[in-house]
Amino acid sequence: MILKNLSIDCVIFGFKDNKLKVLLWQDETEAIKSFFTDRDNYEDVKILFEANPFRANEGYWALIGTHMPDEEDLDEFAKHILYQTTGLKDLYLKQVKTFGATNRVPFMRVVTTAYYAIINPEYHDMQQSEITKILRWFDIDKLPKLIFDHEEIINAALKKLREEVKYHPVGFHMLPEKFTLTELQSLYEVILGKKLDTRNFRKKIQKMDLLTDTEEKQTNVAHRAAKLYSFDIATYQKLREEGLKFSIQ
Amino acid sequence: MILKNLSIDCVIFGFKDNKLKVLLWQDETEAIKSFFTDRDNYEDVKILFEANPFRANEGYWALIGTHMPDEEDLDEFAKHILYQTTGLKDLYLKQVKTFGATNRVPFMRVVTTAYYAIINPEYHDMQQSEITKILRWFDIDKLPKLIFDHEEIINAALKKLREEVKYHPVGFHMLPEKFTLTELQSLYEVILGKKLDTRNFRKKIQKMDLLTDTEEKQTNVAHRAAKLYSFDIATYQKLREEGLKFSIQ
DNA sequence: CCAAAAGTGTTAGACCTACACCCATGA
DNA sequence: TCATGGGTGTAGGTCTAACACTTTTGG
Repeated sequence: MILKNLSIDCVIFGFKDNKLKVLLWQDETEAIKSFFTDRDNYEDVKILFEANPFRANEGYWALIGTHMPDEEDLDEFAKHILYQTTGLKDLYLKQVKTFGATNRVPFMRVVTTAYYAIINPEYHDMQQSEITKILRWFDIDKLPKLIFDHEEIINAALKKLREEVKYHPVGFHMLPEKFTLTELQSLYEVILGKKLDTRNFRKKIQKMDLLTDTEEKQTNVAHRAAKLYSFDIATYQKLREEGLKFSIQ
Repeated sequence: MILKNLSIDCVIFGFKDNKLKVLLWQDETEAIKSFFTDRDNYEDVKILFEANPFRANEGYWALIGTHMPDEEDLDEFAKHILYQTTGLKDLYLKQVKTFGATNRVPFMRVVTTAYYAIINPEYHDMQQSEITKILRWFDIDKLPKLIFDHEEIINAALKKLREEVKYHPVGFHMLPEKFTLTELQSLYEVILGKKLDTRNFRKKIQKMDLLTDTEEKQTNVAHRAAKLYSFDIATYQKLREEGLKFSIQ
């Protein structure tokens, strides 16, 4: 059974080429098949999907999401969708809010719960399924035309991410296992949308006791090689829960 | 039409007798009648309500809420519910999050979007309707038995309120028009659940430029009469949006 | 004049901002 | 040896936390 009036949409953020990106798709009936199990009535979902007048229009992109099955937990189903599209488990995933304007979907009543996720685009296995053919990363400031209120949802998620990043560490999920302080700083700059002072940034980060020096350095760079760091997972988890004592902004 | 699988629940906070309170009810079929209009099928709601096995049990209380009508905006309907129960418009209202565990309502699938509101219990007209007979304020730390996951919802709302109060002013909605600094401090202490230093608190508040000295004082108090202040609405709105430059904690 | 709450200032330490130069590397 | 980005320290100002006594009022 499918809950006709309730859907999930995921805003997937990634950091690539020094830019903040969002993963979008042009939905295709076959693609969502993998989200559902036998006990869900896939025919129902298909009918709902095909009723969407924007599907036919090449120019429109959408957040990754679909209608809720009756027998799935809301949070779990969001995780499941992310696993099916990116191949990643254990990712950073938070509810943004629920959008329930009466006319947000023109041809029927659908209330959608939005989630945002943070992933490292390098890690996710874009080759793993059918779905990947219709996925594309977009710069956060160069979004294509989006269906329904998906632009509003992305903006709400971005706002939430910006709030979050000031008081809680998030880089872990967007960066490779070993990274330089400059990469970490770029990530913050890109999320917050402004330049940070290098010396002050480094002082703040180091005071957190969050980074482990891997004793390695960059290789093959045409300048002084930067040290590579990794996150101390225990401290990372602790700070995620407790929040930073100060803010990065 | 009623959306069977989607409901709204409101956590209404108030500040009374120097304590943080939550407004709860023991739902009664007649009471929710006022939430709906003719175009909603009230019989459907009634059936859904009467299917709740906790209704019969005197000991259980609930958050104020009901199923969503098809043709109402989610946020607007939350406002409407609050107006019908408290007689207040223009109150402080925010979405907490959406709860969607499969088994949260044992006998059917209902996903609920929770809101929290902040009101001044003195102002709301508890006499105004049938509903008020079944409403009661409970101390936040002496909650009765609650149906479903309503205790979890209250805890999530409280957590959100505590986060909010650190960086944004909220007192406006909980206090009378004119209030003393001590009352404001008690409000913060009660929300945050800890004592604050009087001198430091006053310094912080005064630096915000948020309060107007009404040039009045308490009367008939058996001790030095405190000055009465009111909020500067323009500054209040500005700080609500921008947030405080520092935190109260 | 007593009880009760209102109201007020200072200091030491932590953190924040702003700012400019030398270092290591590969080409 | 040059171009490129990596890496570092200090000083002045601001915020924070801790702390105790005097003032005003009504009874």
